[in-house]
Amino acid sequence: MRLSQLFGKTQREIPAEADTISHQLMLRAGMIRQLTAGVYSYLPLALRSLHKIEDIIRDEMNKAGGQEICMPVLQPIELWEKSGRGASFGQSLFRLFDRKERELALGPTHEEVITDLVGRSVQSYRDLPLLLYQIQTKFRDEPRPRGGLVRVREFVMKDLYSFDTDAEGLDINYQKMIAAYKNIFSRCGLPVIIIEADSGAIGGKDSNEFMAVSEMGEDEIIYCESCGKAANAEKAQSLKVKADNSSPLPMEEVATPGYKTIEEVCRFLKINPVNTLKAVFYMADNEFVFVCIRGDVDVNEVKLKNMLHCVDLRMATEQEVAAEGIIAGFASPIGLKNVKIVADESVASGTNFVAGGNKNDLHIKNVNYPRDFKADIVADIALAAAGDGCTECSAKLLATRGVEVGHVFKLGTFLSEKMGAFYIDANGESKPIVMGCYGIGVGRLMAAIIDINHDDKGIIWPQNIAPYQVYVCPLFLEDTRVAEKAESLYKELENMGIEVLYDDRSESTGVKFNDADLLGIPLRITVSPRSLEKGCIEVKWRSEKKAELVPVDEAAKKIQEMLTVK
RNA sequence: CGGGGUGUAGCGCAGCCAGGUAGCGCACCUGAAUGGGGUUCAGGUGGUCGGAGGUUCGAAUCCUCUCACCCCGACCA
Repeated sequence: MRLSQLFGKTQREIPAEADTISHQLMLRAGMIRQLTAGVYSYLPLALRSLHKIEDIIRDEMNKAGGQEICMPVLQPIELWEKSGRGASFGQSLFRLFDRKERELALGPTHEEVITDLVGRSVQSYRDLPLLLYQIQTKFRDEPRPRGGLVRVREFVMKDLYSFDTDAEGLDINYQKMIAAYKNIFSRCGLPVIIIEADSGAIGGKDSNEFMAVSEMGEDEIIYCESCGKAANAEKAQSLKVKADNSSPLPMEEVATPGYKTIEEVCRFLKINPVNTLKAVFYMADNEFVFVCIRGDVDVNEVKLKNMLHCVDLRMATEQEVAAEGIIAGFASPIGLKNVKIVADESVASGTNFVAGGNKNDLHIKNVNYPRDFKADIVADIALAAAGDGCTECSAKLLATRGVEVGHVFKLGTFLSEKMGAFYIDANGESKPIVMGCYGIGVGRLMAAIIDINHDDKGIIWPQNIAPYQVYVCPLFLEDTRVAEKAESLYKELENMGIEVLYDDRSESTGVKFNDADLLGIPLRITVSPRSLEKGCIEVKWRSEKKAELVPVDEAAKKIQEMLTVK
């Protein structure tokens, strides 16, 4: 490809809208262009890389026994009502009406469609196991798209769905997919860590995420260096510091004039947050919930939501709190009636806590659970934090951020039951198909790859997914020797089946080199009068500083060798 | 949805406070010189000033409404 003909120009200045590296580089390299919030056009360079990523994914999916299919983006809303997940996707589901006023959704994912499809096709255990996948555009009306391709509303995703007769079969396929994913990310030049995850709106039991560790990541990862355990902060468990455990004393009122927050109360009473209980108020599907948790620990809303089995969870407003007769700032679970109380396990982790007095300017000392109040539910709803102890080995946990590039779920049978996907087993009994689903965000993956593989000059493509392998860069094109040699080398390499980007522009040396660095093509070939004098051309890896002189006659062969070996 | 910010040429920005013929840099076009890391000079093309309404002799500028985009939060496979 001649650079002068390539659609998509490089830009020197960073568009103001981009503040993550991958977004900036993709815009500057002329790879993508935003149409509206979270919706992008992919220009040739980006599309070439995307296709390469897709081909790697395809290859690994096929090797694992997957069969590729294509499913509708337009999906009748009834399908979502049937699975019950329309509600959990909520506002994120793009909805539209056809001319007959029938409601449709733009598919945010394809579990419903495929379960319906497979349910109609599969009849016998002999038809299972079955692995089907698709690489397609999906739509989600995200509240806030961000980070360029990291979170968008229209995006290409690979989803594989596994169908088994039983949990053992699912386990096998689950492990098979994890192995395939490791291959995929490694072939893409992206180091990932596998962490435990919450399964969210998708539902299901076991769930793991593949995270690219990166500052631009939206997810917080809590991990243990000593034993290797790692989990999404939404899911992570941890050992909290020990609270006071002296023998329980009688409750005692204490005046705390105007001291409402945990810090204020602690400073005033000269105690530690670990020895306090705090109250947080939520509305769970319009039911008021009083959450009680130790003062030094924060509520993990994902855990809380899962525990309450609710669709919508939000903090209660001041009015809603007041309507329950609760005095914010001095709230107490003691003596509360007709309110659902959820306590974190941490409330039972010590004795003689300071809690609210449910009257203005009053707190109560020596509060003990369950002596002084009862909770409807006691569970782990605590947010794990860096510095907490690992539940496996007690070492101090660390935190980092990551981009979720892949996510695998054991769905089990809840979808197949709802959607009516059953098979007949060897005994002639009808049973629900056991499902798993395995996703990779392709565009986001490309962004993560760029984020990991760049320097201050630009992208450094891993060879496998680079849009082109070789950048032929003639200097001083007016020199006919240069022009002829560059041109012939370009054609020769192309004839050898090598993907070449040929910078045929009459730009200055600096411009060309800087664009070459920005675009990040792995191998740069410089053709110049200086090296031609010596009968050579220069070959340089994007990832390395030094160039190598190669005799002109051997150039093409040598380049081919370099590309093969690397 | 709450908070903050920004909309002026393909990109980055100034002009707005104090109303008076729309500017600068990059990019693009023409020409010349130069040229191994965004070189220089000269000339040139390109703008519904996000949109609508209002005030005014006159609005990028003041007022009202509105839309879009970005950031933080909420939310989110």
